[in-house]
Amino acid sequence: MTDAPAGTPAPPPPSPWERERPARARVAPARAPLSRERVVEAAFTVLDRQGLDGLSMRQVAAELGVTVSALYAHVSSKDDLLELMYTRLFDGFTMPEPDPERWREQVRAYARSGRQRLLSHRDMARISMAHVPFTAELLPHVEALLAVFRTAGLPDHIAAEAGDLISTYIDGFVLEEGMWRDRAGRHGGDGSSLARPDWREMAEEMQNYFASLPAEDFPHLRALAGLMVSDSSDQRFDIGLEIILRGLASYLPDPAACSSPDA
Amino acid sequence: MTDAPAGTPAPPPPSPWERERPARARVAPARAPLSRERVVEAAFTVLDRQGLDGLSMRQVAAELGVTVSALYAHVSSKDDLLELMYTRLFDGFTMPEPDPERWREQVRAYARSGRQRLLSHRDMARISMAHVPFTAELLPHVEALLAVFRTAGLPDHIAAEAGDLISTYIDGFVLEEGMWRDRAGRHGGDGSSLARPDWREMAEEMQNYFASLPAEDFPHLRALAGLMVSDSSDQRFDIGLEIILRGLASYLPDPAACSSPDA
DNA sequence: ATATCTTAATGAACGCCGTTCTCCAGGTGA
DNA sequence: TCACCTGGAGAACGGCGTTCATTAAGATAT
Repeated sequence: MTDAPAGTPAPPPPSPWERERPARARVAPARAPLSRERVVEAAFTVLDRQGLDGLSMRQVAAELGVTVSALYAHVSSKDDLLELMYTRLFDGFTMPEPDPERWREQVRAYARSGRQRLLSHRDMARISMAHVPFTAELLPHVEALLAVFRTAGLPDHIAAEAGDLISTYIDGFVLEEGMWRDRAGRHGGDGSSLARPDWREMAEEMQNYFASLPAEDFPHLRALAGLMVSDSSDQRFDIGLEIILRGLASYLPDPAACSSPDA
Repeated sequence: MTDAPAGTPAPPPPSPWERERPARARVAPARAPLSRERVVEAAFTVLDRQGLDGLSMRQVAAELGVTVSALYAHVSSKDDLLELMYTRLFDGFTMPEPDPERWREQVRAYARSGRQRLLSHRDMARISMAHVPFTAELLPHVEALLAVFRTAGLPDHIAAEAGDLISTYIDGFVLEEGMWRDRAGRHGGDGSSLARPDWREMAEEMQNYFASLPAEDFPHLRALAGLMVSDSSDQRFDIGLEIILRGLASYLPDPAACSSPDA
């Protein structure tokens, strides 16, 4: 991970009498050209280790074995860095040629892969939620998604909203996933435990809590608690996605598409 | 002592996964100028004036003419304060008795009033997005929404997702609204100008930008740019909402409900 | 009336944060 | 050789959330 001073144990602090000789000469050989890419990369490392709230310019600099001011030569601000990270999300993201016959599958694939990308880095949904994909680099992706909707035959005012709708759904779903995960993580362990927090125990506790609610006041919550807890996130994601897809399909001339399971 | 806002139904005991709020914050008996309520109120004042990024404990204290540390007698942390503000969103929020015949109108009304509440304070959607309504005080509201879906006849696994889906939609839509508003505000004025930023000019500029895109690369974006910009936010909100409602309706036994306009 | 207890509020402090500024070592080209 | 450039260091500024010892002021008990 920390490949800057590879393997070398932490050097002792320089004694005051040798302050004439700055330790910098030893530490900084010409072998480390800093770059925007390296900064972004280090930012992802810090993000995954400490979460968005622990992602500071100082931590990124430390990850690179560099002072914080050095970062500002390659990144104009922290917001700029976050935007670079957001843009990085879409790298290699390609949409197939729009096929009116398979638009549902195409949108499903887009949404699922979008969710996977958000899940690939901690707190990534929070970063994504704070940005709008209408930058120059990201417009082609928006275009590709709109192409699928319009080619499928959706009316323009529906297609215009559909992109926002499913993007919001993806971000919002993963955001919520992350909040539950964090809560479960804080709940049982000291944080330094194994990667997977006691998710199972958490689910059980939720089940118990819902079951403990007064039956006359919360009949529906009690009835659905099992589904909300026990279903896998992937299942729940697909269900919500399917609701949206059916809603979109209802605007197509072909009425049969409306309620076909199609999954 | 715990003078919860009157009228709300008795909240269930606190769930195990919500952050424990140490009861350290006690209500002063008689002659206390400062109170939890006043702190939250001042926080809203600061929020509306300076936005979420400018909402600091120090600013809230200054608003009250008090030192920062005084706040911590009534609020256990900034997160606690934000959660109180989030909960405040739902004050007086009531759902009518579920009517299977009118479930669409009921959900529409819920969503629209939810959006209005989010719009009533600057950056409120950002706060809402960061919270889950599964605290003791808020569970009744979740129950009421689920009741509408279940009473309407939706299958359980659909109803269980539907609540999350429309809540996420509301939050996400208003969040995006706010981001555009902020962008427009930063764009034209020095910030000290009139309340309404040059929204019109911004829309025009976006129109021009989209129109300037190469036609062969962005045909769909160019075709839909007018709709995305010129339509009022209220219209766009209703369109997305309708997509979701239709998707939900497709799971009802009655197939006629699927594509009925119903608006 | 005096001493004690309680409690709201203070003010200083700690350790972070993003950002900016000055300065210097080392390499480059003339 | 010397001036120039550049990438990074280091210190500093103001602001942040939070904690803690202390004070002032009322209430209570003696």
